[in-house]
Amino acid sequence: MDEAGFLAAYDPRDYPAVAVTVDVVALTIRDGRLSVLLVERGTSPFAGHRALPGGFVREETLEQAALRELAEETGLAGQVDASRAEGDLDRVHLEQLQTYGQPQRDPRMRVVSVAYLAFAPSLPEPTAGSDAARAFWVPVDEAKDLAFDHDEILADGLERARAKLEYTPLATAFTGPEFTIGELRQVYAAVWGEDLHAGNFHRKVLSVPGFVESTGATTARGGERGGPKAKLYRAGDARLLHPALLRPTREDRVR
Amino acid sequence: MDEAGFLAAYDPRDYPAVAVTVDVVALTIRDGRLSVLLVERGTSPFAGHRALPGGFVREETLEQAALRELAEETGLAGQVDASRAEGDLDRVHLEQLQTYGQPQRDPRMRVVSVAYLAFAPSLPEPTAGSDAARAFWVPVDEAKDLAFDHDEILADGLERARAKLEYTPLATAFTGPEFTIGELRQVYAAVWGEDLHAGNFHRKVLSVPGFVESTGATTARGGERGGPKAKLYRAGDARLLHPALLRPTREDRVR
DNA sequence: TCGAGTAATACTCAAATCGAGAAGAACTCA
DNA sequence: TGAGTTCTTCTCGATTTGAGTATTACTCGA
Repeated sequence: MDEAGFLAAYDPRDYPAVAVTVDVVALTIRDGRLSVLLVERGTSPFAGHRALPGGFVREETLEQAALRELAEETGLAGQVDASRAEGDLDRVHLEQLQTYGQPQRDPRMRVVSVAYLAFAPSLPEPTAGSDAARAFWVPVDEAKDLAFDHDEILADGLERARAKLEYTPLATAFTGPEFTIGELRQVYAAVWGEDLHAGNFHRKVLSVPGFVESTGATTARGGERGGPKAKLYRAGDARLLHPALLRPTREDRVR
Repeated sequence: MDEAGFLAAYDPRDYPAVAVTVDVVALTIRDGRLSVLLVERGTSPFAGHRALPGGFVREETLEQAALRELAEETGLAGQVDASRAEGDLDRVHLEQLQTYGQPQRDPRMRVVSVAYLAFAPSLPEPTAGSDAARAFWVPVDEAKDLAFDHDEILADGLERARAKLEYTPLATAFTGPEFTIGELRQVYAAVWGEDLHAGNFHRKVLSVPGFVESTGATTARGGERGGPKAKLYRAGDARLLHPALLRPTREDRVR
C-alpha cells in the first residue's frame, strides 16, 4: 500500500509477523522428460516429503533471492554471492510466477512466498558438497505429494510454462546455444506431453520471424538412431511468436 | 522456502523486517476510456502524488486484503469485513498481478507488495464519506507520475489486461450482465487503444464457442446516434477463447 | 416528416494458415 | 548391405483472416 497515513499509524504489533520467502520451480529436460528440481526435507513439518527449493529473502531483490537459492541448491556456480557471475546459471531464464500467501499454508507462522519459475538447459545432477546433496531432478509427473502448497505451485508453474511455449521463444531456454529443429520439437513434446507433426513444426518454426536463425553449420553426425545431419540454429531476437505455435486444442482446456 | 532447517536456525534479527502490502490496479471503462482507480497521497513521501490504492495485509488471504482495500477506497459495498458479501463489488473480477519487492521501492522500510488486478463494470464515482473521498477514476493515459513504483505496476497491469483480452473472455467483466456485441467491441477498443473492424469482430465473437450466448432479447432502442436495435448476449461458459481474438500485429511488440 | 448519419448484421473474396499425409534423401546401426 | 530413422520439403483441402461491401433499421435534427 505504501501510504504514509497507514505507515504513520503503523505499529508492528498490530499485525501478525509475516515472513517473506522465495520458492523456485526450476524446470529442465532430462532424458526427454520435463523435470523439476526438488529437495528432500529432513525435519518437521513435512519431514521426509519433497519440496521446492527456497528460502528467506535477505537484503537483496526477490529475483536475486531466487537465483541464490537455485545456486545453493544445485551447487552450480557455487556462488552464494548473488551479485557475482552465476557460472552455469547465467543461461537460466528466470521469471516471477506468483505469490502464495494463504494464512495457514505454513503451520508455524504466516509465510508469504514469492514463487519463481526457472527454465534451464539440461543441467548436471546437483553435485555433492555444500548442501546441494539434498537436491535432485524429478520428472514432473512423478513429483507429487510435495510439502506445503508446493503441489499447487508446481501445477501453476507447469501451466505457465506450457502456455508460454505457445507465444514466446521460451523453448530455446531449454536447449544449448545451438540446436536443431528436431531438438526444439522435442522440447515442445516434453513440455506439452504430446508429439508434434515434424513437418508442420519445421515449417512453422522457420516461418515465424525472429524465432530462430541459422548458424550455417550442421550437426557433425546424424541422429542416434539414424537420419541425416541436421542444420543448426540459434535463438533469434523475437520476444513474441507471431503467429503463435498453438497446442493441439483440447476441449477440456477451454471450458 | 518453508524449510524447517532454515526456520530452526531462523532468528528474526538476522533479517531486515519486511512488511507485506497489497496494491490494487482497478480498471474500468468510463466514457469509453480505460480508467484506473487512484488515491491522492496526503503525506510524505510522495505527498500530493497519486498512488494505487493499497494497504497492509492483515489476518486474511492476500485476495481478501485486495478486496478489502478496494471496498474501503471506493466506498462500494462499504463492507470492511471481507468475508461478507461485497455488494457492488461481487461482480468484480480480481486476479493476482505480480509482486514487487525491490529493496528501495519504499524509502522508509522494506515493503514487499503483492499487486492485484481488478476488472469492473462501470462503477459509480467513489462516494464521499469514509476515506473513499480520496479516490477517483483517471483515464490510464493520464495516470502518470504515480508514487513509489506504481507507474511500473500500472504498466504491467495494463499489459496483462491487454493480453488477457486476447485469449480469455475477460472483456465481459467490463460490461453489465447483458451486453451487445457492439458494447463488447468498445471494451476491446478502449483497452487496446485501437478500433476494430465491426464485421470481423462480430463474426469472430459468435464463432468462438462459449464466449457469449444469446439472451433472445434485443436492446429497447437503437444506439444514441442511430442504428438498429442490437441483440443482447450474456457471458458464456468458456474460460479460454479458441481461437483467440488477436490484437492487430504490431511489429514493435514482437521484437 | 424527411433526410443524413450511424450502427447491427450478413456476405464476399483473396490471402494466409493449418493439419494430415507423402516423398526423397541422408544417415544410423546391426 | 538392408532395415529403420530423421531431416526437410511438398501437396492439398479445409479453416481462418483481413478488408471491403451491402442491406436494413434505427436516431436525431431540420
